[in-house]
Amino acid sequence: MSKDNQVEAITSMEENFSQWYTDVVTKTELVDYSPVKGFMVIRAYGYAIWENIQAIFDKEFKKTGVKNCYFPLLIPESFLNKEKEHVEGFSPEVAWVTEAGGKTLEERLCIRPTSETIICSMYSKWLKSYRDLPFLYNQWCSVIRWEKTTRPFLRTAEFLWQEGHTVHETFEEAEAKTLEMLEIYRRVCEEDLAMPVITGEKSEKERFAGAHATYSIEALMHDGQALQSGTSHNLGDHFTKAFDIKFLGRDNKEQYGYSTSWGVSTRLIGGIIMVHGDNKGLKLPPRIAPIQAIIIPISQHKEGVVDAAGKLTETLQGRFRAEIDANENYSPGWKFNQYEMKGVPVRIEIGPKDIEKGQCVFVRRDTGEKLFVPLDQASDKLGEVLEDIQQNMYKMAKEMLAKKTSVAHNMDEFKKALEENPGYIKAKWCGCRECEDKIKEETGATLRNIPFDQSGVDGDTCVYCGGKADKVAYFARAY
RNA sequence: CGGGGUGUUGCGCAGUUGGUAGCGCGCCUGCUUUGGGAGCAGGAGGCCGCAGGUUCGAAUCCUGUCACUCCGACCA
Repeated sequence: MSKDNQVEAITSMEENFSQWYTDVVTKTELVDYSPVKGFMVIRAYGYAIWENIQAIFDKEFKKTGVKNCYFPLLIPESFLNKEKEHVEGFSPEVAWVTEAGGKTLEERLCIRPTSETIICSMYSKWLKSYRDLPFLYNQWCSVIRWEKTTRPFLRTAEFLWQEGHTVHETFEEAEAKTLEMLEIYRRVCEEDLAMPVITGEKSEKERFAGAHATYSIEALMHDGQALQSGTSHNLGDHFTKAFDIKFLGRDNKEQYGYSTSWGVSTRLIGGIIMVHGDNKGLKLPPRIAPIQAIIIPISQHKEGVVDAAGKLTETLQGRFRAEIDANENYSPGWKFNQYEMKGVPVRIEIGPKDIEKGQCVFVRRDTGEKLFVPLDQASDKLGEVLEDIQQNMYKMAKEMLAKKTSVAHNMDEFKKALEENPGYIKAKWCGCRECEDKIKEETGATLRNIPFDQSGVDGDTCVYCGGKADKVAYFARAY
């Protein structure tokens, strides 16, 4: 006991949530720090989670007719300057290439912080007729934003993401596409990542640089802070005008298209960690867990144990991401703790006593519950248990979100709620920038979004100024 | 960007008034173990973050610098 080993070295959430997070991401080998400040290495276990998330989104995008492309990493400075708000929004955090091949470049090149500009320039070349529309393209890539303060997954100088970019004949079609993609984000987050989110529109202050409207999904972490987990922008004709994306319409007149862009990133992994994790470490939703079931032979030196465990593993591998750990240098107890820390949803133990009875033992990561399962039913039972864990994790997260959401009618209630029960504050807002700024200044909470679901707050006066208010908004401190 | 903390072997740490580096875990070899973090024996592994300076001599003192981390600020 009380040996200085890995799991005990995880700081508890209650003691220091930030330290807990840092401990979890490094000790479970999701990431490591790189030699370059602000950049992280995504290790095999962390990348496997990303690949699973990626596969789900990619399939959903393709179902809606979106195709994948790849655009260059470097963008000429002049492109960035074409949309005024866009360049103002991004320029403070852009990295530049000024020299190559031993020579100073004629025009410096920016390392993409997002690709609207270069993609729009190509769209302008490709678009001739309304018959060419819609353009529905996506790319999986990394972008660079020179952030001052970085944290693994949540905010790093380089991160992996997908960025979808579409062009449509009408504003209405662009708006519909923006909302359609947001709905995919919501569904995948809730159903596959078991992470409940608030869907809604961003305020003007928080809107994407150059967008007509920005919509977001906002998740809530264990410490009561919100995490913007995905955004979808209706760019209107702002970029199509700036980049001269026009076509000959049905009426034989030249007109500008309407564009959208939308993205989710590796930040989602940070969300999964902070929504589901506990003091033992990670707790991964079965649908994206790199290992869904870990099979651990007990007393494996005894005859037949490893064979039986191997056979069980093979059976399960037909349907699940199952692995066996027959490393004889570690005790079963060590392995139990190790895989709990790594968030594997189900552990399956099989030892001499089980083999005698023709059974194995399931242990759930979410509840700790033990189940004795006949070997010939293991595969079906595992399917059931994984699905149940998936649902239970969503339920727990949903309950947490509800518990950490308060309603406020005035600033006294607002501040009291934020102090006593950190999380979302739902309140009426008059829509003015000044009230939004003041709330942030006084409480540190920002307007996360104006939810599509406007129910739940009575009265019609602004929580800050007391003036007439017809909008419900979610406020929270955020990552 | 401001304030605090920390850099010594893969990890966690000790190192007194300056005298040339040590412990635990892990790792390697062997044997015994195995249903909640195994035991014994032997062994390998260090540009003491980096750069200057003081000194006969620096992990230790001084200056600078870099990185990580925590708390704020900032962040489409």
